[in-house]
Amino acid sequence: MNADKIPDIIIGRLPVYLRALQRMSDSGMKTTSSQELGELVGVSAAQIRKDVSQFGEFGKQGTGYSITYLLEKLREILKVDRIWDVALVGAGDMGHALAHYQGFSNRGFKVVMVFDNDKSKIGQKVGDFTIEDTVNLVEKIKSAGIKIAMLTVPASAAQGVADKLVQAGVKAILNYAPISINVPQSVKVQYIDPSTHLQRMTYYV
Amino acid sequence: MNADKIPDIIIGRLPVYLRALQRMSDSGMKTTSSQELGELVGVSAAQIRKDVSQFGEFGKQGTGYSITYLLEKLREILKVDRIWDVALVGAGDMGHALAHYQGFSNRGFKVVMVFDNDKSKIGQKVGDFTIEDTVNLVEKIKSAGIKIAMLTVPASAAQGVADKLVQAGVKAILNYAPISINVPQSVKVQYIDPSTHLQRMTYYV
DNA sequence: TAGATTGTTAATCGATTAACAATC
DNA sequence: TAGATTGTTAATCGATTAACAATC
Repeated sequence: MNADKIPDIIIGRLPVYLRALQRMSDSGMKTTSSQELGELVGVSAAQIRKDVSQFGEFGKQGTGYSITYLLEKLREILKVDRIWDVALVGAGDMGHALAHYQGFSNRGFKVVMVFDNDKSKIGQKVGDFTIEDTVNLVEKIKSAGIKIAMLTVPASAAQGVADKLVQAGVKAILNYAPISINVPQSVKVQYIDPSTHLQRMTYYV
Repeated sequence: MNADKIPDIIIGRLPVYLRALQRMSDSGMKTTSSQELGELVGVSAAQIRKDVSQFGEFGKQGTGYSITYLLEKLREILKVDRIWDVALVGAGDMGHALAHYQGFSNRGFKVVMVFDNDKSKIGQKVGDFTIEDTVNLVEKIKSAGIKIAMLTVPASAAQGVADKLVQAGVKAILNYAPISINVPQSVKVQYIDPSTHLQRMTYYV
């Protein structure tokens, strides 16, 4: 156990472990080892043990880890032992796909608001949501206490919207716009840009 | 200049530099410095210089980097000084969004085929593409010489499709399915899973 | 008990930063 | 020329791996 600051790189791997454990659990497995989990997610057994042991002693010598118990602990650590409301800004193709996405609910998230600044889209339905005007974004997000947002607007609009999200009290932004955004240190950003991801592989092809 | 093996972590940052330089160029800028580029993308000036200098001496003391020249060099290094044909497997919401995505063409990629195994989807149109049967995937991809694929199928189908892609000669897979896949070392995989990305941030909120 | 596997330490390996001579 | 900024070296910092005592 270690109360010091946990490196980002370790936090980054935990969701991958969590996802694999969820699948193991769904398939009826009860226990696993660092060896087995490591092979499944592509990291060394030593690293699995080191990462997990930052937060406590969750395994048993000789038998490994109880999948249910480790799942519970990882969910607590990552704070996804609850459902986070998420705001979606940008109702284009990607926004629609995310609004319809079925993979959030059992992973700790729920889209609850969709915004766009296009007058022709405002008032339209996306799945269960009515598209709201970005003009009201700060007020709506603030009063709903939403801390997480996904950004699917064009690159040219991204920084402006990000500034509003910060102003509204959002602390985590999943940015699909193909541009780096500047936010205060207290706000986390993750980037998803398919072209960038593809360009990380072409070098090796 | 250094002919040794370049670390993955450096290759991973180059597309981000490339993207920022493209924007600088679009806005009419002619030169930049490691300082300026670093602030824009959120890394130290020293790191920008170190990363870029792995591949040659692209800057000039006193004046910095010519944006056009550095763009050209980075595109060469990453092999995106050309257009790569990309196959898309899985014609759900995410597949549709990617098939319509406008952000590939000026970044080195072009979707040219869409596959699904759902009989009710096969033959339907997605943008300019007719959805083809996954049964023909190996043959079609192999004969077209396609080396890059995007995977937007359910987690349960992902490993099976990945195996077929490998068999077809694909060397780079952008995996949107929420599961780790196993492929030979010679095949690169990048993961995009919105829930995983969100879970990397909740710890800090 | 014997076998298996953890948690942890120490050693190794790799990445980042600071600093500065070179030079545009 | 004087000022600015690169490319690179050495120092620092951090992450990964190997190994093994502890113990289920």
